[in-house]
Amino acid sequence: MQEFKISKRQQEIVDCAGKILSKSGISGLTTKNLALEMKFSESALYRHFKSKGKIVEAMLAYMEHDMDNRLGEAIKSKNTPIEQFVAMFSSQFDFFSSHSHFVVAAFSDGLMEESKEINIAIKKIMAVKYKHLMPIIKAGQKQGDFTDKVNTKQLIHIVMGTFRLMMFKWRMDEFQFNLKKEGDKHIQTLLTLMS
Amino acid sequence: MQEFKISKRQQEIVDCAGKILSKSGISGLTTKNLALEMKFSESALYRHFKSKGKIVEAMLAYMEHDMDNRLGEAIKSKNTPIEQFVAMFSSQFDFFSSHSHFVVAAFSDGLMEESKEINIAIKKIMAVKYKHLMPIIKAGQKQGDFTDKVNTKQLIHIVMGTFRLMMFKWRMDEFQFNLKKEGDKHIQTLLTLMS
DNA sequence: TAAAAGTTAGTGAATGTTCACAAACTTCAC
DNA sequence: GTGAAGTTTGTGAACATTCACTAACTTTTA
Repeated sequence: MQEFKISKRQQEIVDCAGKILSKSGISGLTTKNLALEMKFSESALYRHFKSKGKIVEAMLAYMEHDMDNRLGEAIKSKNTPIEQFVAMFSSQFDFFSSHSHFVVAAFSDGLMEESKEINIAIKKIMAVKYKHLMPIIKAGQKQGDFTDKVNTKQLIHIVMGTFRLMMFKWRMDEFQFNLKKEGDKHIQTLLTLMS
Repeated sequence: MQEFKISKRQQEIVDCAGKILSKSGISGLTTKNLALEMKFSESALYRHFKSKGKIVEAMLAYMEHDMDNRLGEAIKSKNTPIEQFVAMFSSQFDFFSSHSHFVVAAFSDGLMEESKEINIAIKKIMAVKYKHLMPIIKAGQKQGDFTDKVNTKQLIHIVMGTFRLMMFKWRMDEFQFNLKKEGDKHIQTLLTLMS
């Protein structure tokens, strides 16, 4: 587990970056806009971060850390694989509903092209999700809640693909529709198919 | 059906743009690089297209047109919904295997941010796929090949989400793994789940 | 009073685009 | 046929704008 000794001011900057990200996308996330949103000059940014990339990295690192803890907690409180499955995605929907900018950050390929470090950070986030999902699906298959006609990896692919497409549509809709409501429908559909 | 009175030279430029796209991503697709690849000056580009955006639009329009025809043909030759379903994705995998740059063009959000027109062009491509998939799934559900426990739209969402994630992974792998081989596995998995 | 946090005013590099101009080719009038 | 006129396709040099980032100086804060 990583440490997050990020200052209050740094956190404010990261928050502003997120705000811009969800409002204007990656192309809107410039040092100029970020400084504007912070109501100070561009150069002031560099008092707190060494580069623009580091700001994005901080955001993604926070997201990874938070998601890992959050999913861990959500799963821990439930007993059956189905309950855990539902709880996991419920937690995801809650999180993204109140942090819509992370959808842009984590599911955008434009950002992945920016630097090697950012690319790795995004892959790590995907890995966290995978890490938590894998044992649930496996357990579910073992005790017959989920079908074992198809192998675990492919089941996870379908689940994650469905989730990602939801996020994509939500973003295209400019975060208008109710993510939790629509999301829960898809989760139920997935459970129906997987049983 | 749209017309495509695109000149030979324009087609060459679009091809070069695609080449760059699959090699270096969106951030690599600059007028400078494009001219370099064409082995002429940047300004020469503007003899053939009014703007850089128009080049991308031409590429996407071609893709939409081609995909529409291709999917129509692929489906027409088959009788049962299952066969049509398989044929449709088989056609997609063949196409993308030999036109990997379209994966970057059609499934990248970075490009969607560039202009309203490009955004629309990408949405049109998604709509084409939807248009062809919908009647197949519906027919399949009617005659009991696919489950009707979940509604058609959600079934399509899952199928398209699975497909998109495949494309994403293929691109992240720099088009290394055998798309057709891996793709067919996922299609079989989907068929198993949907029956 | 010294460090932290801000400002002003710049940097060079890259972007897409436009400009005046030229070589090569085709069309057409005489 | 031959020369004038027009078209196509290219060139190199600029263009304004944006980008991330920096140096030097000032203000705020503890």
